[in-house]
Amino acid sequence: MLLAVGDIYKALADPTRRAILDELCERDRQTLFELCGRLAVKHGLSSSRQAISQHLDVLAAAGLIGVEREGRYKFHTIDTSPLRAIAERWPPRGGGDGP
Amino acid sequence: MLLAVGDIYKALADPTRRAILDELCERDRQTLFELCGRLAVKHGLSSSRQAISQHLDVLAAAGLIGVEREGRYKFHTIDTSPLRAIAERWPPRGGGDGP
DNA sequence: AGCATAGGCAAGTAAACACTTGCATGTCAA
DNA sequence: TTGACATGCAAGTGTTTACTTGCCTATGCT
Repeated sequence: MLLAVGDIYKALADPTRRAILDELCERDRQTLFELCGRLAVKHGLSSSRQAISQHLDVLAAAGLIGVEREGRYKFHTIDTSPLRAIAERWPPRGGGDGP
Repeated sequence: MLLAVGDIYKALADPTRRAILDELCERDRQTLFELCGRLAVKHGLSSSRQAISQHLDVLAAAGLIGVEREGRYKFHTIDTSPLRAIAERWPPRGGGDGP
């Protein structure tokens, strides 16, 4: 099974995708239409449904969101665990991590 | 003076730039020519000098590397502190970070 | 069944990006 | 000063990427 990790770095490169993650941080488990509405109102975005849908695909391929189907609804939940790899790849220099 | 924070997310989106950060993590304070050589040998990259130079500009604009001029040499040092903003923007979910 | 809602697929377009090419500037040693 | 070394600048090219457009499938309600 090829997991196709995608690329969390490329996924984070787009400001619209970062706004999606922001919104899911505030209110997790949203549908595509919910996200469209809330992104438009609260984040000032004017992206179409298809644009958001494609962004969600990229975020899911990167493992940053999970999808859960229920009937005709599809809920999206954020998953921040892949972000740890970033801080671990380039750890803080200077040794001590405490004050 | 306009600091032009750049975009750390866009800066991290390119695999060559990530390799540059990897290399600077191993050996900090390298010149452009040093980086070209070590990236080619140790990371299997075949990027031209100009390509690396442009990548260094992007990384510097994002605040991920610092530059220090000495005579005709220009040394590059890594700065991982902007990476903290990523983990802080989307903190781990589940509330407590302890058991 | 009939219709509205929620979402999916795929081709096409315009802008952003990485990279090249060619020449110019500045520093150091002889 | 001459020449070699280290880097800078800028226009041009090909690919990637975000977005649109148009149509299609599936679920749920009456």
